[in-house]
Amino acid sequence: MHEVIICEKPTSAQKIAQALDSKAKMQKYNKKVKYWELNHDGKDITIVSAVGHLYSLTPDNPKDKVYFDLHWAPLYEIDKKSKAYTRDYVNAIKKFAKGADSYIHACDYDIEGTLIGYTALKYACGEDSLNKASRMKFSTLTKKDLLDAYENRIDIDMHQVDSGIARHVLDYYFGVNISKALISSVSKAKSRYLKLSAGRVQTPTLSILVDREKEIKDFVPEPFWILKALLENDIVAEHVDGKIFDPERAEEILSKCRGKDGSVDKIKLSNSTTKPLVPFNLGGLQAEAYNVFNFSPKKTQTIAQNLYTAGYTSYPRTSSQKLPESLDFKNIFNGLKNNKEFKVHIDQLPSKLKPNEGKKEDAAHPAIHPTGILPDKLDKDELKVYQLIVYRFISVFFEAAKFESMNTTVNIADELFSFKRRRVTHKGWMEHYPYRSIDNEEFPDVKEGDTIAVEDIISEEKETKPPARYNQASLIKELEKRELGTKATRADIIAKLEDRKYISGTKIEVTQLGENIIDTLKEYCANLTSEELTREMELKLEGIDEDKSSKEEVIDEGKKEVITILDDIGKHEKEIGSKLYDSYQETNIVGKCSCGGNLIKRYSPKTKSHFVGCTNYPECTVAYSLPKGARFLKKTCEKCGLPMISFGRKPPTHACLDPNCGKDKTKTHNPEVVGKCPECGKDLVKRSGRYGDFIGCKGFPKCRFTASVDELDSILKNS
DNA sequence: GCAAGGTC
Repeated sequence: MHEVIICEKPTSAQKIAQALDSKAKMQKYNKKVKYWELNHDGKDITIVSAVGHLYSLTPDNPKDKVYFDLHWAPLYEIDKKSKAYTRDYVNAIKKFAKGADSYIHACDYDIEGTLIGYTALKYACGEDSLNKASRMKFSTLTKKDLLDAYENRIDIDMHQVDSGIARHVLDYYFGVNISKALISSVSKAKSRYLKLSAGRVQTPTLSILVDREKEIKDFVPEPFWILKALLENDIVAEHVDGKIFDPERAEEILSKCRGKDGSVDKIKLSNSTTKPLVPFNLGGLQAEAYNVFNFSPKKTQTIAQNLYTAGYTSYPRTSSQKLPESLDFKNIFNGLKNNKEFKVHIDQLPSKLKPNEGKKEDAAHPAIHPTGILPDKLDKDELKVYQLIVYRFISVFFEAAKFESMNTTVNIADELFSFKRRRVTHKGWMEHYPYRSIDNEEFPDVKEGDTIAVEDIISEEKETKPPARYNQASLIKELEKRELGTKATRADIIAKLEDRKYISGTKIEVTQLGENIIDTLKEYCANLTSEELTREMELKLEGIDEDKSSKEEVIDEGKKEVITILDDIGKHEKEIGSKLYDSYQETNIVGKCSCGGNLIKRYSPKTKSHFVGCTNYPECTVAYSLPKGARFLKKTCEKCGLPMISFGRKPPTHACLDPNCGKDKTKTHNPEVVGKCPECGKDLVKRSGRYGDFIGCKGFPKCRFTASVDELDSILKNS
């Protein structure tokens, strides 16, 4: 009897192999793909693994205008470049699953996991395999849970499968088709290709940002006053009313207190503790790396994945803030101790290892933690993230930090002012987590009843501030809260919005294009801009899960809705397209042209490079080529007023957008002819470029012959 | 060319 077990990812395959047979043998297919051969209760078992989804939806006919007829195809066929690696996994499954007597579906127990195993069985092992398949249901990868799941296998939950399929189909129907409609509106109106998109997650995310933008725009600041007493020994005390919105009241306090001395009214001493921070889940790590190192969530995620693949840290796509004892903390610390800097901290650990945990849980994985295997080679940024993970892990086992606070109230002419001091009495975990500053202020030497000299009373006028813009880390938190996207996709969603030029900046601002996308979609498919669609879909999918509605019904309803939306958009195509394109142009404005038009950054598909041109083209032919990777600086050239750019590395060059700025313009318009082009026979001319003078062909861009000035003599001789 | 989801 031969049994095949299919897992979602190689790490869980390994855990299952070890749980079933401590002598399980890991082997490799095509030098890359791991699989395991073992014996459990006298049965020969092969364990193979997927790498997440191996199959994805694709249109039956890619030439269709609208995509409603879809089928499942291997990912490596759909995305030939970035998913090429999945081919070996599919082939391995095909090879080892052939002719097995029974199959076990052992992917993660959630909708996507169920679908991953289902498509792997159906399309890689053959439809018949589903008749011989059972399902392992486990929520942790501990030996006990896995053995339990193996012994008590259940049937594959077809409602779960259908609900997963419906999710994929609906996301495709809405996302791809509406994106296509937006793109086509621009192409109809302006004959230009503009990559635009909309989707169940990205559009509500953009909408959140637009709402915040509106709140900021509509915000009416209100003035208020803070009154401060400048006391002896550089102590500053603030009036206990805090923000004072009534200017007369502020004036009253000021005139009442000026020139008077104060007396210490009350001193309140109190103690407080600060518990250790909680273990990292992916969102937590992304937020901390953003705040401490300014790393984008996407960058942190990539680094965490690399550290995991290399074996230095645990599985990164977890939402858990818990560290179960089964992780064998002692063993991890023993490994980490081989690093001198870590050892200093580990040696001070309490004998009883009990971590401070957070509330969030994850069915399949614990919080992110080091494995105890020390890395030998990491680049600068990887090392930063690795150390952050290690120190956070160590610090959660220490005791709380203790603080002593002194809150002093000073009476000046019957008005109360107060000041606070806080000092650390026991550093606890904070001594082992070097990414937080520790309050340690000196307590001034005063006691109740003391007279205290007042040097001045000042009134500071301030105003209330609008809500802050989101940054990438706080936006991810917001998406978590609203349950939009998943822990694995949130960073990508934000990167996508940036790529589409819907948003920009570290303090995220929505561009005019982003605003117009939301305006347009609100008009034609309001469902997509709110979280409604997600909620609605969830309910319907749950319906499938609970056998209340069929997959077909839910998909058909979605199809009808999309058809109506596309119809509406089609009726106003040109209007929508021009509005979107014009606002896109705006996002690329880099400065003013001398003709009065705007200078915009554009892309030339012919030369595959960016350049700057004027919006009045073809009447105005002003154009400047851009060096690779050029960024626009926030200043303009002192000589000509054009924007300044920065390009190159170490150190970057800062220069005027016009490479000929300050040079004799007649030269560039009437370049000196120095000979004939050896490639096309046209005139060779002397040109000046960003990096100095060079020889170019007048036949440019058809002929791309160039040479340095020094090479000129030998070129002319040879031809 | 377009989504969102899983994973290396």
